[in-house]
Amino acid sequence: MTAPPTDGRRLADLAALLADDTRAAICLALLDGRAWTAGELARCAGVAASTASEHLTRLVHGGLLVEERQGRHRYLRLAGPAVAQLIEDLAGHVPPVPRPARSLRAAAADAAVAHARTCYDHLAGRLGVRVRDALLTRGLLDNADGLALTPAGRDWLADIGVEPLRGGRRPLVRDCLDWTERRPHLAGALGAALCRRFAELGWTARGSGRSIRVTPAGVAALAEVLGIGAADLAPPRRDDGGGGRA
Amino acid sequence: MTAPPTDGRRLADLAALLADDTRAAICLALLDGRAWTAGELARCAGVAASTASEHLTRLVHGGLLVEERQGRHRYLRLAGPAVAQLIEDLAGHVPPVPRPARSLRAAAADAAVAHARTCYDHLAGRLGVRVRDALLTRGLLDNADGLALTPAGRDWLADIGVEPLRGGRRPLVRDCLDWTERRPHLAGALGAALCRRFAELGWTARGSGRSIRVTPAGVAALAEVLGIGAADLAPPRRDDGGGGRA
DNA sequence: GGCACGCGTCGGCGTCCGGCGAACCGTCGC
DNA sequence: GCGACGGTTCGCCGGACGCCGACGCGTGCC
Repeated sequence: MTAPPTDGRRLADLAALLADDTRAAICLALLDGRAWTAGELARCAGVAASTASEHLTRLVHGGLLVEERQGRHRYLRLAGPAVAQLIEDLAGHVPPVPRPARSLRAAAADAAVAHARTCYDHLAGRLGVRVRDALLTRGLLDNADGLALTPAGRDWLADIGVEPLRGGRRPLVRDCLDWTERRPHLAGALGAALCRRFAELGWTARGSGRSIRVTPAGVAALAEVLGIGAADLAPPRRDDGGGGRA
Repeated sequence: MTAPPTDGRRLADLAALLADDTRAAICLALLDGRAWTAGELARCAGVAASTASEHLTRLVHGGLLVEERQGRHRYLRLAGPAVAQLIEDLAGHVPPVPRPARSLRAAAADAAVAHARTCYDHLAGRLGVRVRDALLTRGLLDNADGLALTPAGRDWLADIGVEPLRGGRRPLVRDCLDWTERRPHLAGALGAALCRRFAELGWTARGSGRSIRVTPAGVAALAEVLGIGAADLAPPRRDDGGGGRA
């Protein structure tokens, strides 16, 4: 029956977009906020290019992804922060199950990713969690009545050069359950602004895959302005050269 | 391949629970926060009892629903506020499409539901949106740096007899996109507390289906303490007697 | 111009999954 | 005890869907 599209049908259609292993893997990969080519996503998901192509058109038509064509490449990224938030939320609700051991290479890549990464447009991993903790303990954020920026926090932001934020529909501060730390890190407009500013200041730099590095300058700076110990920021043994697939 | 359950696989499994028309309809029905019997849900979703039974066990095993058996009945409800929030979020992300006209009976029921209802444990519909608006314009909530309760708001809550709230993991105040009004209403721990308190005070009463009524006392009280006009609270023409199915 | 490459389309295949009715089980009411 | 009733299990069917390989098209490089 194609009669009137009922509410359940619409919800099911949306969920169905994420209810496939391949599409889910694609969306998780795109959570780093960057644009990937169709071929990269196909290899990342471990399927043939033709298969991925069909999935990608479905995701674009469903409004989760947007595409940008350049020459013979088709770049894809999440349609916006709202979509990223949706996927993060969904991923945060998966039942907590111990993560099984992996191969050596994969473990090394995992370590880099667990250490610090971006989650769409904000900081995640151990770094993201530590930053949120530091903001709370220093009274720059307050969690009594829901997460909120304090006046001291506003001053602190001005100190490090973050432009005053005034949100549209996007909440300014928002917890995002971190899937490696199993604790919240900082999302929302503020999370995005901090992530951007840290990179501008040279405190963080892109690593391989979706991991990022804290630069030496960043270690010093984060210790100074947030009191985050260098031990918490030391990168994993090595930076994992390779292509960060799977 | 049943190798190590990858991240994408886990996310896909969760999404698959909601990626079916019937299961989605069931979850939406349960968004009213009450416990339904298996038979009721089957009729509501328009499938055979046997079909619904299988869906329900899947949803329970997946952690979205919890069951409570009483005699020959099997009562089901959402597993908790986190699940309700997840479904609300998902429902809020469905692309905005004009709702088609429906039958007369259905339209009447829709009107009652659009007027005022509960969304899991908080107020929704026109009433829920008006309450949120009123709290904002009276300075009891502040939306400058994300939604937050103001000191004045805390006093106001004490006035109407809401116990001071202090959240665990649940955010105190949170926007929840209303799918009839297409505007946010108030969710989170505060939304739930207000919904409960309004009912305790006799300002609201259960209507049919998931709709609720604003009592005459409620109309007067809401005008007094929140300045919400009676016109905004007048119930639709009649209260729709029937069983509120489909 | 020729070739490699990235991507899209198409047809076919296998699998999964949702639907139902029938039969069965336990509970409740008389 | 008996029948009515709610719920569950089982077997079966049909459709949907994910996957691939092959082919065709356009782009970019040499």
